[in-house]
Amino acid sequence: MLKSDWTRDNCAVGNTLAVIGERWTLLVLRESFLGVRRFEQLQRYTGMARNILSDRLNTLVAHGVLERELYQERPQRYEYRLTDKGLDLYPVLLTLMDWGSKHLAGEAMTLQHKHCGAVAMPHLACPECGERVVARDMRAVRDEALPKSA
Amino acid sequence: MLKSDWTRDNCAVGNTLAVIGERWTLLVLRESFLGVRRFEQLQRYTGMARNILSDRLNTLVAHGVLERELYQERPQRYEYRLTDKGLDLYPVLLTLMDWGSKHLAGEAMTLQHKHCGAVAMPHLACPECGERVVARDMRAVRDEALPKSA
DNA sequence: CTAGTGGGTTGCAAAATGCAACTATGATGT
DNA sequence: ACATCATAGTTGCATTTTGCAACCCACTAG
Repeated sequence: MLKSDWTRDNCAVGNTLAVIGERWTLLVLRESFLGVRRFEQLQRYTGMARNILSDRLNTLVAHGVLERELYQERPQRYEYRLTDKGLDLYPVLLTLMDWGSKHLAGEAMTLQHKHCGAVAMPHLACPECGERVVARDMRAVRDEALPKSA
Repeated sequence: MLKSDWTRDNCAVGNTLAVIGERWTLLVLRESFLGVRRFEQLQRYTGMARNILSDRLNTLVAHGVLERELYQERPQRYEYRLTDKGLDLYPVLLTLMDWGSKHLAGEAMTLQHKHCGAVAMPHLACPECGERVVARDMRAVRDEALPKSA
């Protein structure tokens, strides 16, 4: 079997990138995860052009990743905050950060697991055995090749 | 403390995106992880323009994510394969795929953990307690705020 | 001698981005 | 009353990136 047989046109990676893969978008989301919610701050911290920021925010809101929320009447002002769908992008940002801090000497934040108190960077793990997983540990399988009950 | 105090200019996320955040680059890497190594195939499966593919491959090779390897003399032909550094991007691709299959109805591949045989999608886990981790489970801490021995 | 394959490069048109200025609504200071 | 500041954008135009088709080069096959 050629692994390249996976369908490209309905690929989950491609579809995701269509939503968050444009230039600047992931930097906007980085700021969102850091708690930044307002236009001016987003613009300042990312250094991006205001019109582009405006465009990206509209796209993210349209896709339900961020939501606009009124935080002040008179004059009406909105802020942008992550939806649950947006919060689910945390693993993407975290793995990007982890790679950068390992291979590019950029700085990763220090993170603490609220539940157990451990100060550590989460990693990918197999949900069954709990073992840490890297690329070579996983195999792509075709659904038809699986036993029916599995 | 404002979480937005984290430094932006040496941010691991930003640095990573500078390497793999350009348009098309992550689709090239998707193909690489699927085992595609040659220019023509990469071009066909991604649907991108040949000059852009050429540019992206050069960038990825320059950053040590892919390496060019001679697979045929006369005429000399090279293929592009993931380095260890590139293989470490697996979590990024996997989390992108996972989000897409959950929120966008795109199709995720079926994966099997070679070691335990489980057919399952890996997820983020705390390295200490092994518990599954989502965004709200983690807290950003400043290094100075940590006890010295921890 | 002609066509085909793999891996590109080149030139030009189209699209995306960067930048500065401008708008809109109100608050605040004098 | 008037000028200034703050937030959140929009607009127009210059600069960069992309997309596309055609071309190049080294060889192989017929």
